[in-house]
Amino acid sequence: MSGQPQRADARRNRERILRAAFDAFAADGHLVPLDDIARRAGVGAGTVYRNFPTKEALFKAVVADRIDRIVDEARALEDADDPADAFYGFLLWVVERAMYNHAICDALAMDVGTFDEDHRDQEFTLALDVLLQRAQAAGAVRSDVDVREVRTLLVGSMLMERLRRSVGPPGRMTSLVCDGLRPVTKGNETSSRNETRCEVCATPLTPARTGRPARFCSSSCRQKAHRRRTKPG
Amino acid sequence: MSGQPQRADARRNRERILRAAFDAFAADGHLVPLDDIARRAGVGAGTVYRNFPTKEALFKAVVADRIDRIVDEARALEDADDPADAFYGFLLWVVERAMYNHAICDALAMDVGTFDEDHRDQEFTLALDVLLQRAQAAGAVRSDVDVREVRTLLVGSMLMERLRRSVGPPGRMTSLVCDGLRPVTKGNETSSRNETRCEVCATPLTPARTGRPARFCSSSCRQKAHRRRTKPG
DNA sequence: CTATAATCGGAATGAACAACCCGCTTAAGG
DNA sequence: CCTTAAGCGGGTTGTTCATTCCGATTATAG
Repeated sequence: MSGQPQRADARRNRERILRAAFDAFAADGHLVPLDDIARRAGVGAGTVYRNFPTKEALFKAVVADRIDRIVDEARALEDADDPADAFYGFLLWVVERAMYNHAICDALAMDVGTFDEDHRDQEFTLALDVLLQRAQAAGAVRSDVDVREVRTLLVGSMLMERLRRSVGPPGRMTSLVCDGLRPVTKGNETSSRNETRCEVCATPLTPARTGRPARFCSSSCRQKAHRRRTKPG
Repeated sequence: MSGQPQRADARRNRERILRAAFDAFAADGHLVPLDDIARRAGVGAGTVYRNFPTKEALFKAVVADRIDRIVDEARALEDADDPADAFYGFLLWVVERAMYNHAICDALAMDVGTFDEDHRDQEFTLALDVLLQRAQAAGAVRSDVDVREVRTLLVGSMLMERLRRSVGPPGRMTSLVCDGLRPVTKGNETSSRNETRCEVCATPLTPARTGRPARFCSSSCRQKAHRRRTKPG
């Protein structure tokens, strides 16, 4: 299909499209009309479609490179001296990139919540997990969070920074979110923190707003506990 | 115009439209097509437009009531015994509501980042501010956050919970965000927390990822500090 | 220079929506 | 009943997009 266009002008156009798409997606996220990209590239919409089967394919092609660089950065930080700096610094760095390139935010947000079958996406999560686990082992990150939660917080931070673009200093929301990831220190163990867990499956629990504190994450866990209590052995 | 429709059937239709709109917006947010709402209400699109000049007006009409209830709740908590519980409980409660009613999330998100000229919106921010300041005075919330930041965190929490609907326990992201709002305890004062401020205007600073820590929030503040140092008096 | 197949551009298509319009229906006062 | 204006519905218009199509253009091999 498009194993590589043969004609010189076609190859040139492909490059121009990629450049224009990068700029446009970075500026306005994945919602920019494809016609705008074509115009910025100085080609017709048809030419874009000869190179990329759908707009989404173009988006992925443009963003893949950036995600790769981010994964590279994470990997490079895997054996940094200070795991805490590596982890928190990485989060901040990614958010900062995303502020100049909304495509990153959109791409990372896209597959949160779905079990990602996308290969590149798994790599990101994997690399982030290494940083997270090292930071947790070093006592710099509370032990009750997992990668998927951190990833969601990362995406959330990017969205919040975007909401506040124009008001307030950039990176502020991310700092606050990061501070929620830091471990408790002595004197603050459980009283104010939200670190209670389900008694059966150890899922972190949300403190109940009123009444007695919850002990299980779901009714099925509550029943399981009840069965254990009544059926001996 | 629509001071109140006169005919009985018209009044009935108006109610059905409001009910349908409420359900639809709650389920899918402000993006549901207006035609869907009309169909669910069992009326034509024209009938919707006789009652509400635009889709946005309908959305606001539907959501206003809910926002009012939320503001009421905040006001009711203003003199609760425990300011910490009141504040954190309120945040959690709002997020929980928003999980069953996406319109709330959309409405609250709408005016973050713009200086809201919307009256109802100001009331929400104001009520939240009271809870925040009481919690801060009680030492339950770090003192370097302002309402607008909290409000953004609130919206961000709602968005993150929505991203994770289906995976993981609801309320989890909000808990983590809340923990980022808790004050530092002894032994943890400044080392790991992101609480450095600009030396000139006291804007909270993002820690620099590499190199020396930042001391100013912008180059204009850096220059101001320099002028102070060089120009005596 | 010519032939010709690869490429191009942008008009055309089709879908999704908000908003408008107007001929038909019906509530309700007499 | 009958009248009549308020109210109705859904077809129509206008817009914004993604995607497709095809006649016109152009690179390039010979």
